[in-house]
This record gives sequence, C-alpha cells and structure tokens, in this order.
Amino acid sequence: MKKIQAIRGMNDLLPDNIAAWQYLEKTVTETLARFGYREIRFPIMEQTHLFKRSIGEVTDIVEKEMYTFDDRSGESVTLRPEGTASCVRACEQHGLLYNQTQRLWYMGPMFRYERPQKGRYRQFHQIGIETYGLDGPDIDAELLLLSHSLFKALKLDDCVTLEINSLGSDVARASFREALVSYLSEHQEALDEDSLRRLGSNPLRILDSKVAATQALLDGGPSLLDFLDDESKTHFDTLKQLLDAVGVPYRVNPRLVRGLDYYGRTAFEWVTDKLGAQSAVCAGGRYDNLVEQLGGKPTPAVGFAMGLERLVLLLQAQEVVPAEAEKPLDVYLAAVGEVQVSALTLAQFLREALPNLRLMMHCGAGSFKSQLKKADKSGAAVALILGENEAANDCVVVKYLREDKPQQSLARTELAAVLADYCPPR
RNA sequence: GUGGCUGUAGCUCAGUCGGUAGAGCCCUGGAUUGUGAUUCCAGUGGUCGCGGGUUCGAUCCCCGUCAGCCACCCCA
Repeated sequence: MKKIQAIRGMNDLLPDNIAAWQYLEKTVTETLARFGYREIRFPIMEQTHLFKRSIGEVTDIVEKEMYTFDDRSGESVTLRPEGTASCVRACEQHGLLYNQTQRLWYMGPMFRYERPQKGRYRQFHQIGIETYGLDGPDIDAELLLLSHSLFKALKLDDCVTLEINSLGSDVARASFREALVSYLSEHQEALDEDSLRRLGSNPLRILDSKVAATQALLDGGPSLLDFLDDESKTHFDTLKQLLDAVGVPYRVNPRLVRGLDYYGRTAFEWVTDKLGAQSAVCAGGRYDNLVEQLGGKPTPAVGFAMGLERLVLLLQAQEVVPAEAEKPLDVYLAAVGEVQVSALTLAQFLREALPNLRLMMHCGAGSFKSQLKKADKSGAAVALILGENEAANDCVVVKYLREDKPQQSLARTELAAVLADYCPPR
C-alpha cells in the first residue's frame, strides 16, 4: 500500500517549530496594532477571473502556477496565489473604500504551483499590509517605516536591506519599455535565452536578470529613472527625503521591478543574503489602478507582503527567537497510584488559583521513576508529587527540578502561594 | 517545466566489491519496594522510498517512478 504523505511543497509545522512562528506572528501583529492597522480576513479561494484580471493574464503566476479547478457547480475557482486581489475585492464588496481610507493587514496561506526550494513552497504564508485612499509619498514612507520597525522588533534589521525604485506612471513606463526593447533588440546576440524570451513577453523583468552578461549589457541601455514623469519623480524624491528624515536606510535600485502587472510608481523590496537564492523577504509597492481595474472607483493604493517561511528561516539562522517563546511548563504533576480524582482536582484547583500557571498532569500508567523522568524532560521548574500517601494525608510534595533546594511536603492550601513564584506574568 | 545531488529504525547516519542489515540519539524496563538530569545493563523498533529488469540470489547493478534538498524559471 502506498504511504500517505503530504502534497508536495505543502509542509506540516511540527510543535518544535511553532515557537518561531508564534513569535513572528505576535511581534508583527503587535507592531501593526501600534501603527493603527486593522486586520481583515477573506477566503483562501476566489473566482478564477479575479486573479487573472488583477495579477495579469500573461504572468507566470496566472499562466502556470495557480491551483485552479472547477467546483461542483462548474465554476472555475482558484486557491489564492497572493492576497492583494482578494483584499481589494473584499473591501470593494463591502464598501470599505467608499469615501474613506483604510490601513489593513491579513495573514494566511497562499498557493502557487512551483518547484519547492529553500524558502519557497507550494503552500506558503504571507502577512500582507494594504492601504487605500492615500496617494502621497507620506503613506509610502509610513509603510517603509512600518516594515523597518518590524525588522527591528524581530532583531533582523542588521541582515536585511531596503531597495526602492519608482516604476513611474503607466505612460512613462510604456515609453521606457519601448526604449528598452529597442536597445536590447539591437543587441539580441548578447542576451541570454531567458532574457530573449522575456523581450517579447515582459521586457521589464530583464532588468533584474541574474545573468552577469545581461546586467553588463543593461549598463549601456536606458535607465528607468530618466523616463520618470514629473509627478512620479517628485513623489519619489519626496519619499526619499522622508526616509532620510526618519532614518530608514535604503538603496535606490533602478533595476528593481515587480512581477505583478498592477504595480506602478513606488516599488520596494527588503532583501537578505542569508537565504540562498531567495533574497526577497518583503516586497510591495503602489498599485493605484487596481481598484478601478476591478470595477471600483479610482482609489490610490500601496502595500506590501512578507513571506513568513523566509522570515522564520531568517529568525532561525540568526538565532533571535527568544527562549520564552518556547512556552515551557512551570509544573509537572506526577500522579502515582490510584489518585486520579485527587490529581485532577488538584490540577484544576491550581490552574484556577494561578491563571498564569502552566501545569501538566501525568496521565496513564508510569512508574514513579518514569514520571519524574517525564517531569524533567517537560522542562518544568517544579515537579509536584501526589502519591497515595499524599492523597491520604491531603498534602503534596514539591520537588524543585532546576535549583538546589530541598523538596518539601505542603498542605494543598499552602501550595498556591509557593507556586506563585514559578509562574511569572506572560 | 529544466538541471544537479540524495532516499537504510521515530531522528542523524554507517554498511554490504551482489549472499535479505548496524551505530548513536529517542523510547521502555532494570541496577535503586516512592525520587529526574550523569553512569551501567537489557529490550522494543526496518517489507533498506515504491515498481519493474538483470541474476541462482538485489538494500547494493540498470530502468522507471515518487519524495526530499539545492539551483534555474518565477516569486514573498
């Protein structure tokens, strides 16, 4: 019989790995709350055409990476490959963009059918941040300040760097594209195979090619920054001034482009060199046309997404997950002999008396010795010993597992006061 | 979709020039009738990823397939 296993590229997160995830989620969501951003949740599936219309029909995501299938009524549905399109749809559907601004975030799984590799999986997780109704460079700056704060809170700010660029208006970008295609077409013999293919499909993506010869060729070509329209240029210049003023370090990368069609003007990426070939841990930009494109009123928008698997890998590589994120036990209650009623009663009495207390009770068979072994392995600071003698005398033995201190036999009424020292506020 | 490397116990791995397997860790029990971490002893645990081929015989050689890792493409 064939072994049942998880679908390729879809991972189980086992208990030993959960601490890093919870630490990441908690740190990020607390920071978002400090900036006044509110959570929004939407389904992980949408009608297929939502993604086709927003991400772009000819992008790789739509052409070959979506989990798309017909539901039982014959409608084509798709597991979301990213969150922005769904977020816009949800806001638009519920009138959240009508004469008002929004600062929102969401968190959850995304799905792309790709070959798994380090930091890239078929089911992966993102935290997305989106703002609507704000078109100035101040909100761009706030988002970058927010992302910088996130990295500082996670103690990852020394291993990521911010790259920014402006993609200009649609018109500016179109004329740059034309110039780029014309320049590269004259030098086709110097282009690598992938770039040659992109020349026809998505020429801007040639800019961030990894091929050295292609990068060298681009040195002699047109630069996006020279094609910026005045409005985008002013917007970008102001953004840089704001970042300087608040002390967010950045590097202008004129070859930074985005893979999804809906981006224009401000584009940015936080990158690291600590994750192999996957350098981007956080990326986003402005998408002022998307709301209108999906049938809403013209609404400026800017946002970004962070890849949680990549951030967890970074956290683990940098060893910055604090020990308390592991949430160790405070107390392990060893129950030896026929004392189930007494043990359950005691355990619940203590949990109610000390709401912060983390207490696990031994269940099932187990010799005295093996129960103490388990108490030790559990990481608990204290073992409580409840045997038939104790149950008969209405007392409990407190044994200290992590400090040199003699064990003591206490009446149940004295226990809570003693254990209070072993359950710090969390 | 393409390429490279790798699949042996729950985990990390060794091994067999082709004669159906071993260590460490983990787990369980004991040395110590009710006292953990260090010791010492013993035990449980494997259809050697799966399918086919060659062979008297395959975990080992060959082919296919699936999975993992890494890279390309693409992307967070």
